[in-house]
Amino acid sequence: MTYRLPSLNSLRAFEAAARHLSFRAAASEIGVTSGAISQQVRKLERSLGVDLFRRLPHGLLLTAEGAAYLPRITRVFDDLTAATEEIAPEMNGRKFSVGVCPRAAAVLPPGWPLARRNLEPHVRERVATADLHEVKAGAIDCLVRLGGGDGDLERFEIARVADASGREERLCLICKPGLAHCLQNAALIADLRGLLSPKTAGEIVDVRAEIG
Amino acid sequence: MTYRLPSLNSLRAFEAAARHLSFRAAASEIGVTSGAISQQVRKLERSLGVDLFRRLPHGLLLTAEGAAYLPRITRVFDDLTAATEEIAPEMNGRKFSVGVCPRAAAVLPPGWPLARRNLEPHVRERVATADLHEVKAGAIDCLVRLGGGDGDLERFEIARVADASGREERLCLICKPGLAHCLQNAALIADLRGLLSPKTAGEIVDVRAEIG
DNA sequence: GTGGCAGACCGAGAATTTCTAGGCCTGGGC
DNA sequence: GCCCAGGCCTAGAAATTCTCGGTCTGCCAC
Repeated sequence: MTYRLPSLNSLRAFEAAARHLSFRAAASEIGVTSGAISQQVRKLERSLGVDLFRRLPHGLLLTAEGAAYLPRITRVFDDLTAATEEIAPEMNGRKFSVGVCPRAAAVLPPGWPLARRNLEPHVRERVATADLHEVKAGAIDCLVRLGGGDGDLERFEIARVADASGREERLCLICKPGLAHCLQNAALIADLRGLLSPKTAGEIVDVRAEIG
Repeated sequence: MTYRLPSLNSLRAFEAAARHLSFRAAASEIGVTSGAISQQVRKLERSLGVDLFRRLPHGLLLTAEGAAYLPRITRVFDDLTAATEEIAPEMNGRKFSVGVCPRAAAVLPPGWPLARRNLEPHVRERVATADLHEVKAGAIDCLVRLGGGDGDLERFEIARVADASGREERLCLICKPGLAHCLQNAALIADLRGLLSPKTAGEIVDVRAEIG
């Protein structure tokens, strides 16, 4: 059996960078410097012989190859996490955590999103008492709430719904800028749309295309 | 997103050691010393908090947890390989190579085993001019041939078949000792059995059970 | 325009991880 | 009873990875 595989660390750096479309943000998520991410991604690109990102002076874009690679790598991580937690439950491999504010929870099925089979294995944790600051601080990856977000965060409008008192409100998914399109959030958005036949809804646009 | 995953290197050491049921053999496959394998596996066990092997004075056995973990890790490697080769074909991630001697090829479907969908993605290379020495040297992982093997290798008898000249011969899979039960060989054996409704065939026994 | 700033890149050196080497220990086979 | 195979251990060497400055480029506000 011969092996020639990229290292897990460089894949992890790639996955985080692709999700955030930023080396800096990926670095802060993983807890290293952005130089380390840059080096790991470069190493991965060199070992593959393929450019995964297009570097722009103010941020990144995925190339076509990078965009094709990302969801498959995400799945590899998800499978590895599932396998690992099966034999070592306390290991807690890789969590994408979703905050649900109480008012939004009232219009969603009980236990959403963990109770939804189709979101497995991407979504791994539910936080019930979440608010916007936790998204900013990185304590949770996204927040589902009634009402808009905040200028520094991305807001994705799912549907208009009637809250407990009968008032019409917008159900939104709030996340860091650029992340509405990451695999996990896209799965959540698709699920919410299926649940709440939307009167008006935003558009999922894949920004992860090669430019020029 | 929080991460707490074992390192790829330690998983690779585990996978090879489990396949060979020997640190020494795994070390020689990967090209390091057996001490390195021992350390990597121990690190993995420590980080999981679970024993994967039962160390015997003369070899290894998988524990129940190790036996449950192995096929899932194999799949993770296979998926990673497939994803990686898709965007970087020359990468050649991880190959399980099957030798087919010409006389055996004559009684098998053309292109076997690569042409068989159900063997994807475990089997990754076919070598047509193979002989027993290549198995011993580790140049290929197993060999399918007519007639038995050699005292130092494991022989798994699939079926009795008529060769080109009408003589009855035994179709056998030859591999290193203990490896007839590894995932890849088991898949090959099952496929061959399905193809050649066997008159007599051996038994696949899973030796990878925890003892006592 | 021009200054400030965000974000990526680079290189040197530090820190951490991984590997090797050599000796030890145990049990099976002759 | 001796020899050998195979795993274990530890110390030090080797390799990898990370950090820390410093640089460069283009955007934005003034």
